Amino acid sequence: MSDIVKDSLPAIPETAFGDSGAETGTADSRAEIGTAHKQKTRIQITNEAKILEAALEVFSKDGFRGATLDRIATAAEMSKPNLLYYFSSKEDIHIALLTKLLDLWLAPLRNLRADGDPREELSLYIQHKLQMSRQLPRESRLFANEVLRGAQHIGPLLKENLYDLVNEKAAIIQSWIDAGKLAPCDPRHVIFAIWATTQHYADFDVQIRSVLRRDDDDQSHYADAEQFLTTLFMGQLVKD
Amino acid sequence: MSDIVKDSLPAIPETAFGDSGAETGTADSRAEIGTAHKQKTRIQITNEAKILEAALEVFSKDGFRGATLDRIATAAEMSKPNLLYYFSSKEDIHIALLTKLLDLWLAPLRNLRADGDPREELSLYIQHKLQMSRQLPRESRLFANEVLRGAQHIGPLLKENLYDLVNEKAAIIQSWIDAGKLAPCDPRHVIFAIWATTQHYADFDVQIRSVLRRDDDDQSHYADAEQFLTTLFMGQLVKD
DNA sequence: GTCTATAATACGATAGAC
DNA sequence: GTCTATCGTATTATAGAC
Repeated sequence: MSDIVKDSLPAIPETAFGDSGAETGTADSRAEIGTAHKQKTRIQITNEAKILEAALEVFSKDGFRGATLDRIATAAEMSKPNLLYYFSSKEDIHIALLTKLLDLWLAPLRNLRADGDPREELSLYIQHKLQMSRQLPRESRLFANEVLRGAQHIGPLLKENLYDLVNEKAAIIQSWIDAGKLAPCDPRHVIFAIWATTQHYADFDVQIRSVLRRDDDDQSHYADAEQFLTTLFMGQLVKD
Repeated sequence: MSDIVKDSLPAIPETAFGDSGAETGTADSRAEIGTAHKQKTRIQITNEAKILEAALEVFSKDGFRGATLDRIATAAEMSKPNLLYYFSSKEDIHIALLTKLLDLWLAPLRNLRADGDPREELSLYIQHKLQMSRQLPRESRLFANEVLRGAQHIGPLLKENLYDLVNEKAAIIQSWIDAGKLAPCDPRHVIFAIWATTQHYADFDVQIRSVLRRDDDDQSHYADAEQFLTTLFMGQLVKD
């Protein structure tokens, strides 16, 4: 794998919060009502960011039901009532978090270009997704938890935003199939397979570390994973 | 895909419970102590099976923390104290369930034969795992939930049983690599990829149905999945 | 905006009659 | 073995002082 390819991967932010343009959806109702532009105070912005960061930590570890406001408040260095001053309920925090992270989560797929070479485009997508599993495992587990439970909080987002994006990008893959560059198949399953294989390294981290006997801070298997997945998707696994 | 191959797949039981040899681990302490053989009564066997079936339904849907004894008791058509007569705690039920189902869950991998053809063996493994996702999605989600939370209840089982089995079967794949039939790679990642892609159809069912616009009882996409995954792993996705 | 105190309920587990 | 009743605790959310 060339360094040129690696360098072309978009940078992944260390934290997804703290952007000045932050909007948390339901929290807007508390902004000044008399003004046309709902402007957030500096303390609002930083505290909401602290809460969402804490919530990501706790929700991704324990799931929605397993997480408690106590733990989130402690992680955010805040009292529980103060936390509920910024978000009106536990569910509110969860939805705000998922909504805020969905764009980040789908960014790699957005980068899929119709005019690129199929091998190059798929390789880049795999690398980018794998990099996100390595660097943002909490986000991966947050979504895995939510979808596993039936996506009760982001069901509509899946049926609209996700549906639109996937089918738009599936059309690109279909064009490669029509051009004879890929075998005939439902192109959406190509996307499913890339999601599954890459996110597996974040979501099933404990299992993988058990099998590979890797310590918690050892991420050396990600290099093997990238090499293997590239081999697999480029059709070079089985040989004649 | 030939019918011969399909027919060679081992049958998957509709329910994993009710076997007369049922042992639930901690529940043994209540058996007659004075006798050498801890014999379970008929009512014990049927009730424990009913509880485990109900627990599978509830745990797989809501996760360990999200599940309540009330819901399990209702599903088992039993009072809550009566349920706790057979299992001493909620955690007990969960561990008994996971332990009982682990063998079933790993059965497809056990079938991997060293003397078979790599293409044939991998195809069979994929088909068997995919069939389990289709027919036993609750079991898939039960394990996904558990591993996602750090495998707090079956950590030791992963580090022993799973480690042993995977590395034993990885040796078979390694022998295929050594024979030049597969590309050089860490063979354990081959297993990870098959787990990830097949279990994805059970664990992320809601997401897949959102993208494909499939109703809850529509399983027609599994045929596409099998065709695609076979194409992918047989190295026939990308074409020159 | 932040806090202490507390209301209101959900839940795991037990007591004790039958 | 099964039940009703209940204990004790954890947890979400609110009240109201500052």
